[in-house]
Amino acid sequence: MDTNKTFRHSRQRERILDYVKEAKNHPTADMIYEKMRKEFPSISLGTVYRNLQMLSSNGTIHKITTDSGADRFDGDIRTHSHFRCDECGKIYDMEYVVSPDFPRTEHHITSQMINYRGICIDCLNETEINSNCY
Amino acid sequence: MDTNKTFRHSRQRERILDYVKEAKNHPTADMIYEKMRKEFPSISLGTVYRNLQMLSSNGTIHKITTDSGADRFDGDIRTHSHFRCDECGKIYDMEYVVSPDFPRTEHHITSQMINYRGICIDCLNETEINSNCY
DNA sequence: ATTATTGCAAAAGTTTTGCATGCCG
DNA sequence: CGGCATGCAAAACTTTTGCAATAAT
Repeated sequence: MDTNKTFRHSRQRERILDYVKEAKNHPTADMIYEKMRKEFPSISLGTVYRNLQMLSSNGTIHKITTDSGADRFDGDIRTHSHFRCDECGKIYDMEYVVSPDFPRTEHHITSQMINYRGICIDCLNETEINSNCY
Repeated sequence: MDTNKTFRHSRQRERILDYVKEAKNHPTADMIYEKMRKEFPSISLGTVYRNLQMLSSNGTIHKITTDSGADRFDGDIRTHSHFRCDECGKIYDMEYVVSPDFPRTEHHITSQMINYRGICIDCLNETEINSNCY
């Protein structure tokens, strides 16, 4: 097969990658777009999506698919888990705790992902405050 | 609070639930819609979405959010894992293998989900056939 | 009778894509 | 130059929603 394609450098992609790597909040494509507009006022959303697509499909960053709304991106590609709050939707990084056992299967497993859900500490505190109001 | 709402029976919802329960292929909303049209020629996609939303938010079925494309629905709510093929996108049920350890966290974890990814047996076989063609 | 549910259609939100232009190697 | 990447805009796709009509209790 000869589908090789040489990748060129682009300032936009470089900065998108920088930002995803340094961001702590697992930003959506749109959040990244808004951030990039400050540096490249004429950057297009399409460019952001194309670069995020490229970066995540070659494993440089991770795409996090959530239950609701837009996908999020994570520059931390070390193995870790995510916790998603069912109340506010925020995503937190979690320590990776897993047994080394893989299920018996005929498929070829290349990666494993553990996701937790529940109520985050902030929402827990808010609920407490509200129930004290009675 | 008095946000109680009595649920009424509807033939559409009943059949949607039946189908999701019996389907083996984790269908998308659109697949379910197409199936239902055979029974209810004038059913609307909105009705399908509304019922899937209701059924999954009260835990009768599960919504599976995948990396690409539309959400899928699973009528099997017993604890199990999913394997998603990176080649063809198919989703397979997997045995649930997990250590009982939860990560130490300040958040309140209510559920845990393990997802595997890789290449499924069918795609593995196809690749083999193709490489034999040389 | 009351009101949850439906069908229809429009809208909202996210992501992809065609095309001419610009830029990297 | 050759062709990858961009900006722009339109389109594709998934999901939600407003509203009047219908149907369940």
